[in-house]
Amino acid sequence: MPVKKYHHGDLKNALIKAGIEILAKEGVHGLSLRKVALKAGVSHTAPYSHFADKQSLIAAISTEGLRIICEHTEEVIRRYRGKPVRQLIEAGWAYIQFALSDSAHFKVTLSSVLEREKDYSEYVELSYKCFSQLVCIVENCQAAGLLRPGPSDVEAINVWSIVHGFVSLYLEGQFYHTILERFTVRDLMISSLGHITLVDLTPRTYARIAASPRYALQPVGTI
Amino acid sequence: MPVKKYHHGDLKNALIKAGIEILAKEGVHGLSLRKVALKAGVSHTAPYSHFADKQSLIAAISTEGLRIICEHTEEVIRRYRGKPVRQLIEAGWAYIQFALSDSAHFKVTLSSVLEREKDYSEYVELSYKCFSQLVCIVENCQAAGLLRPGPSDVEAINVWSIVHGFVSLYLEGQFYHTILERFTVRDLMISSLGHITLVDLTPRTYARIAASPRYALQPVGTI
DNA sequence: TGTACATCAGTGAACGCGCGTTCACTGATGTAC
DNA sequence: TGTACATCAGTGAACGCGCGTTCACTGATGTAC
Repeated sequence: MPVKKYHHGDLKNALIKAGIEILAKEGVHGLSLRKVALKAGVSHTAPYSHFADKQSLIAAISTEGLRIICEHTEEVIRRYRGKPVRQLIEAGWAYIQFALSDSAHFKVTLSSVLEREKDYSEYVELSYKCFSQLVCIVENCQAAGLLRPGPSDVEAINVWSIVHGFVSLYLEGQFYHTILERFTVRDLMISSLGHITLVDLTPRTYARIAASPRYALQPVGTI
Repeated sequence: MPVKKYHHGDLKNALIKAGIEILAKEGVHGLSLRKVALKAGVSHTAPYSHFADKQSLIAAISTEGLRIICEHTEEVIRRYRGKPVRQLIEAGWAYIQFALSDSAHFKVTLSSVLEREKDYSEYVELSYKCFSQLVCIVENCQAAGLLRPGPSDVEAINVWSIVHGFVSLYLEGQFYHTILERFTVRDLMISSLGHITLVDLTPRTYARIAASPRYALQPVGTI
């Protein structure tokens, strides 16, 4: 156990880590500079030696979120080389898993908690890199004839919209229990992405969903 | 011009309206009970005669947001009766227009600013009604053979995910200028929904998009 | 190797701010008789 | 029609809170000589 020293040694990273932990425990609203400093074991003004203001810390936390997404995607691309639709599905799944396991961190990273994001070059670069990875997967799929042709950046937006919208609505509690009782989140995601691909590479999953009856919704107005 | 009276007459609705206006001007962060009361021209404690606490006012504002979405969708369903894919596209477009024209109100309505939403029955009922409207459109499309068969509630989730994800990413500034320079938001949305439908009812729009070259992205890592 | 000094990470007191909420109250309204 | 009274919408002072940020400072570190 290290003795507490006047100089921390790696306070900047410790503050980012503390911030992510606070997000996990208390959500976006619980994130304050003072709590972050307390959690890192320093006085509440110490962060100002490493960050100009609160937004700068948020920028660092967001950048770390993008880094996580980037690394997961890179790993997926490497592991499923030559299987472009699988890359698409697993990259989407990695995105969703990050969102579900660390939802407040995900929200900070992608829901404009960070203002003036253009001012933070590392954030901008990583966000560009993430998008390029997705474009790359999309182009692989198109080259194999498994995805609609067309400008790959537009198709990448479409893929991203589906996965992002899906997990956002899920996190916001907009999915009815009648759906979640019948299907796993992964099956639902694959069903979504099934709209995008030109061939069905997951016939069993989709057959399972297609065969299931719709849960009887009550008529509107009689609730 | 009405003389200022001790009793307001319709303060509850005036507060909701004031809240929506503050959202439009100052965003989600600017919304406070005190500002809402000030804007409505009453003392800062007057809201407590009509709302138990801040969350209750937020619930009322969110409910109003759902009502707007519901009414727009109803109008679209009525106007395009017998043209199910058109219903799908225009309902999506109405959703996006609300999100773009009143983005903070949209965020409050659909991004879990409201906690414990299940406690507010009117919110729950309207959110159920909105979803049922979408399911209804989806079933019309399926019946006409224009949408993949399968449980209509699952397909409704897929449609909603695409439109919601699309507009969320747009609002969060995640679309690159290289895309927005080439296409209108409406064309991009139609391109997204084009993945969902089994026939292309908007050949001209899609042809316009498909014919456009991808803007040359710089290779990852050389930015 | 030792000393002087610049650098700067971290401290702790203090600031002003806007906020949600409470409380005892006041003034208008409407209804029972 | 007039009077007494209950109701309750709206008031204004006050509360405590956590927050971001500033400032003059202190203590450790490393480097030039």
